[in-house]
Amino acid sequence: MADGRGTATAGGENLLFLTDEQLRQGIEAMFFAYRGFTADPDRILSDMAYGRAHHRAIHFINRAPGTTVNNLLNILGVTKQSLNRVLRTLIEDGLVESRVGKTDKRERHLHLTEDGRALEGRLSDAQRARMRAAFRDAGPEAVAGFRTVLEAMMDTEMHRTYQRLKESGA
Amino acid sequence: MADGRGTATAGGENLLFLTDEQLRQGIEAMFFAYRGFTADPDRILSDMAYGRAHHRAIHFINRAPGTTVNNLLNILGVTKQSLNRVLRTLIEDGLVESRVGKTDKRERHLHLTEDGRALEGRLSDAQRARMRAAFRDAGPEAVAGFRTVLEAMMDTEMHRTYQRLKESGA
DNA sequence: AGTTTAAGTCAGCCTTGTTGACATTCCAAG
DNA sequence: CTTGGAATGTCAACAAGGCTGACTTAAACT
Repeated sequence: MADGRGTATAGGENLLFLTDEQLRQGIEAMFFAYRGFTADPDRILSDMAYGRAHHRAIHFINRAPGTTVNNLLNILGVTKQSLNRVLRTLIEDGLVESRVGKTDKRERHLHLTEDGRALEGRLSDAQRARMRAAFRDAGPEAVAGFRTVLEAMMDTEMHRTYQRLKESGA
Repeated sequence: MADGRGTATAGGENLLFLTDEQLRQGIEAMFFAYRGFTADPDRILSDMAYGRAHHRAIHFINRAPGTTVNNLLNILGVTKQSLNRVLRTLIEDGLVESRVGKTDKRERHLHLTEDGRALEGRLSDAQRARMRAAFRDAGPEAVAGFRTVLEAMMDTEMHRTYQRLKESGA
């Protein structure tokens, strides 16, 4: 452990950017940036009886309308009991509609209602505004690098899920 | 809301990377990457009676040994009751030491003990290993872009805190 | 002397995660 | 046709880690 400063020039490559200190700074940047990333939606949600879990559910239902509960479970990576609690309140409050599957009636297909889309819009607008500002300030090359590093940070399973999502929304 | 696809070429610049779809993909990448980012430490901590909150406290005490409770409070952005619960268990378990301030005896200065540094090492090693792999895969230019975007995503207050941290660890 | 600040503590609440047990419904294979 | 398994939902209980509010102690500042 604590592999010192000497990670550089392993194999002739310039790996000076992989010093302990650089990595720790990356870790901290990730921590603070994620806080900024969630701050605006969190503020909106704190007024209602909702939290970040509701936001995530709403986001992915909006992205893939008609998705099944099981699919959502895999994307979000939580237990069905945890998701169900969130989903139930959203359905009760009329933001999400759960339709019994046509071919497979065990499945429930999830859709946002008019009200659900309205809330999704508010949350999404806030989050995209911050993302847009950050992207604009940083410039296209930085954004490309940002995406590359983030994708490298996911494990293969997660990465596949992300790629599928990207293609479906393209 | 839903400003369509036409965000491009505003003012002659190439702003094609600011379409709704690109922004949504950035949001999703951030969501998945943060999961990857915390996965390894979470796994280590789940074996003990600790969680992510303990990790954060340990991380920042290690980064700024002798820091005060108040300072830590500002960095972490939680209430003192919340931090205190975490800090108390860490002190009880002998991972963190709380020393009364010399000039101002109201203050408590926080340090990691031998055991505390050992746990910090385990957590940090795991997290840095993933960060290192991601950085290596992505390359130096991508890493620079990654950092630029993350910093732009913080608000000014957070950004100042982060810059102070970076300087102290340089 | 009085006020403010740093830290800690108690009590209670909420969200969101977890396990485990169990019911229902329905498809599909034997 | 029956039975096994998959998808979904539900109940109960619990823990982590946020939060607010009220309050104490000690030290420092004015």
